[in-house]
Amino acid sequence: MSEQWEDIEWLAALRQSMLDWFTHQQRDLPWRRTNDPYAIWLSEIMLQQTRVETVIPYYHRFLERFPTVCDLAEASQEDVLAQWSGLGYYRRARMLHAAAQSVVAEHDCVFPSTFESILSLKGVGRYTAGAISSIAFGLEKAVVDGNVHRVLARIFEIPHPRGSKQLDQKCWQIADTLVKGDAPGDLNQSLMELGAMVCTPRNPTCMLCPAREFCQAQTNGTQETYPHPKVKKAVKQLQVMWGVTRRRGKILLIRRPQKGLFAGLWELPGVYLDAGETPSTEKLQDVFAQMGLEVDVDESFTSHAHTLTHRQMTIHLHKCKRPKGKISLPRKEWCWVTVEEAMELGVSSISRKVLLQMKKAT
DNA sequence: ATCCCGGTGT
DNA sequence: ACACCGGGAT
Repeated sequence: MSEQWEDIEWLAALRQSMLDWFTHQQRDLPWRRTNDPYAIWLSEIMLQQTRVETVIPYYHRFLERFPTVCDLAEASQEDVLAQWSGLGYYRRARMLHAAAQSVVAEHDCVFPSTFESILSLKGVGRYTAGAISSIAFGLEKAVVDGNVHRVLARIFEIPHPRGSKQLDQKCWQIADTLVKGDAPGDLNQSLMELGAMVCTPRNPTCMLCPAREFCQAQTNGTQETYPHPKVKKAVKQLQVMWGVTRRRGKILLIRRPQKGLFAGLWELPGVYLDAGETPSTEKLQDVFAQMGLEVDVDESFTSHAHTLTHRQMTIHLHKCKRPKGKISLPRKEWCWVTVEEAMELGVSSISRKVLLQMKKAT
């Protein structure tokens, strides 16, 4: 990635091109017809995680019902939630209401006009504070949302993957530079509008893009590859050894600890091994020994694979013969049950899968 | 049906 | 890091 964004003249030209485009091509949206910071704040909160078309009718109704921040502050939470009903993410409404009350209490009913004071409102993070302070108050504060990530990642061919801290930091750095100058609110909105209307995730219409001549990805035909996909979290390999002990046609199950993986579920006794550890019958034998049971662990085993969100499990199922001794665990933590009965208990789906195969095998 | 996405708060 | 929660894509 080049450092073009440090070239002042180049940057000024890009900036101007964005502003010109926004002036002529912006959608006519209700919150663009006001300079009331309260209304702009409301729109930004509603637009978090919610589409423009969905928000529009709610925005009108809400402002009609609560025309000023004082009206909102004085309303009951019930009233506020009723107006919000259907928009989803109801926590936003509760925080909005609380923030309105703090505007009344701490700012004398006047919507705060500095970035820091706006940022301190409940439910307002860096993005929303930047949006309100630039759009409503003309402050040179940047915004970086999902659209801006995409637009800037393409213009500058930022190599860092979606969701990475590096991509986010680079975008804020560039946006902070770009926002300095005339009409910072319009500049911010132009980036987001471009992302929404032109620089779309797929099939961007680069022909219509004001940043076309500035865009490295467009030059290289790599638009759709930016931002690069999120690095998938490494799936943790997990080796599991389970022992099947039979006594009078029943098998022994134990209950897992109340915390962590499969908390509180019933399971065959066994041992979880991290990647790198080698399964051995001794390890399984030890587990039984610690429960007070001496067993003969078969060397042979059946193998079962199971995938969870962040783990790839491989289960080695061993028969454990001739159990001797008395189980030393608390009585509530173990039970002898038939395979059928086991299916009725709380077991994980991998346990269910394994139990089902045991049932078929017998 | 199942993944992927995203501002903020925790 | 994850939960919130709903929408859209596949």
